[in-house]
Amino acid sequence: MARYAHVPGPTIRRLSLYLRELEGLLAEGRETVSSKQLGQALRVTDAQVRKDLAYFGQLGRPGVGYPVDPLIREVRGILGTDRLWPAVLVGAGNLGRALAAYRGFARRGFEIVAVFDSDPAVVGQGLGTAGELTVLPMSQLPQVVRSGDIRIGIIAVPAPAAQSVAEQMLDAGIRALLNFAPAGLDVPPRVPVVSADLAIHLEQLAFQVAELAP
Amino acid sequence: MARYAHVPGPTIRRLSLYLRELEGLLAEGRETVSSKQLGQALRVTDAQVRKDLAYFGQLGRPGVGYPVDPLIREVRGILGTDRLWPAVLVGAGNLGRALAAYRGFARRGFEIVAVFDSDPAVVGQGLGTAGELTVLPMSQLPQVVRSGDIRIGIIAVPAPAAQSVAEQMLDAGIRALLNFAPAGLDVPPRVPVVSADLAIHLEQLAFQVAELAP
DNA sequence: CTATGTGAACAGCTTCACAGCG
DNA sequence: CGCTGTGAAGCTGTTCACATAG
Repeated sequence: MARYAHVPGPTIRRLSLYLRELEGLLAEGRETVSSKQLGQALRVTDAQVRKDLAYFGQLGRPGVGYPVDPLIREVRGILGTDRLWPAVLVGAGNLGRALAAYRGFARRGFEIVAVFDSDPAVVGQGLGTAGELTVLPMSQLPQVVRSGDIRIGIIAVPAPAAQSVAEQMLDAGIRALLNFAPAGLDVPPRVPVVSADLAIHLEQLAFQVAELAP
Repeated sequence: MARYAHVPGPTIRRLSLYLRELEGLLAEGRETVSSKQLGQALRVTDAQVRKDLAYFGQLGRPGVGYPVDPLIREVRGILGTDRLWPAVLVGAGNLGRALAAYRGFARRGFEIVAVFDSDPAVVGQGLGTAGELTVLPMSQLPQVVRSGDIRIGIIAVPAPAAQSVAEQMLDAGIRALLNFAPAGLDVPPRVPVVSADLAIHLEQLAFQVAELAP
């Protein structure tokens, strides 16, 4: 496909932030928003906002601004979150259990439909917001992925297990990985991987704090 | 301070990834590594690795490569993770509890020393890897931050509460924020904020999956 | 008068290519 | 000869400034 191959990566990343802000504005009942207002909320210039949105067509009206609700629909369509994405999660430790119970995913168009773990001691446990998920053994991964046509896999296992889990997921038919393990994954270049190493976020913060005047 | 004001932002972000990879190499007993090897692990060019590291001095040896252990020390010093950073966490929900128990933070130089929540029902609960933390009421935040000289605050509350929690943290003396809430924070420009919205990671993945051939 | 869309100028980051060290 | 460090070139992304629409 590559519908938006010419769009800068940073623009795509900001799109998620615009969407989050727009949803807040919608909840407040706002009907339009200007590039200046959106920019202030995200700490980017108004010109940046206009350039970003202009990649996808003439979305605003001069003198008026951008219509909030139609723009939300447009951005969701671009990001692909105008539909529900089922996902599988591997790792039922502390982080995995928190992710399985996190309501924020469903609100944004993602649903964890199954959780797996290699530890027999946790297989069979109830998980999720209200215990609606049961931890399954790894052996059932391929069957669940195939029968549910699931493309997204979430890795929430300790670092040493991450590479092996990634390979098992790809073998099972998963196409893209969200990796919470603090380890790089060696996967074929065409497999999208987003890394969400929690400690790396903190390191970046530590750097910025160290740069401040004492 | 601004010791490294001239260093590109992307370089600083990659520094964390180099460090993670180097720690893996150290565990394997490797003594040196070339820019080519490091680059392959992170999917960047060897020239990029050399440029990144050269911002901080002559860290490698021609014909040999970079010495793993000294380079780790150097990068930790740059990022500021050569010491232990105490941090406070607000929000003892699913995510907050998982973060409080996450061992990965301590391994990378961060320690959650106190957890706060505004809900009286959870105040007093035991938390952490082994129940060593007790959830405190918000009223104790300023005293704990001041007496512990704590600079980093972690926000793990629902979106509507995030802005208010951020303000309470800054009032209490916190200097930098790691924000897990799916909401932007309106804080003074000099306050470093790193956002770790879990759903945004998934949106970025959804976009990449939608770009793949079906 | 307000606010978009956009070519042109600018800034920042990455890659190239090679001198020079071990 | 392998591999770093680094100017120069090339490319990508951001900001400017203004014509144009409401």
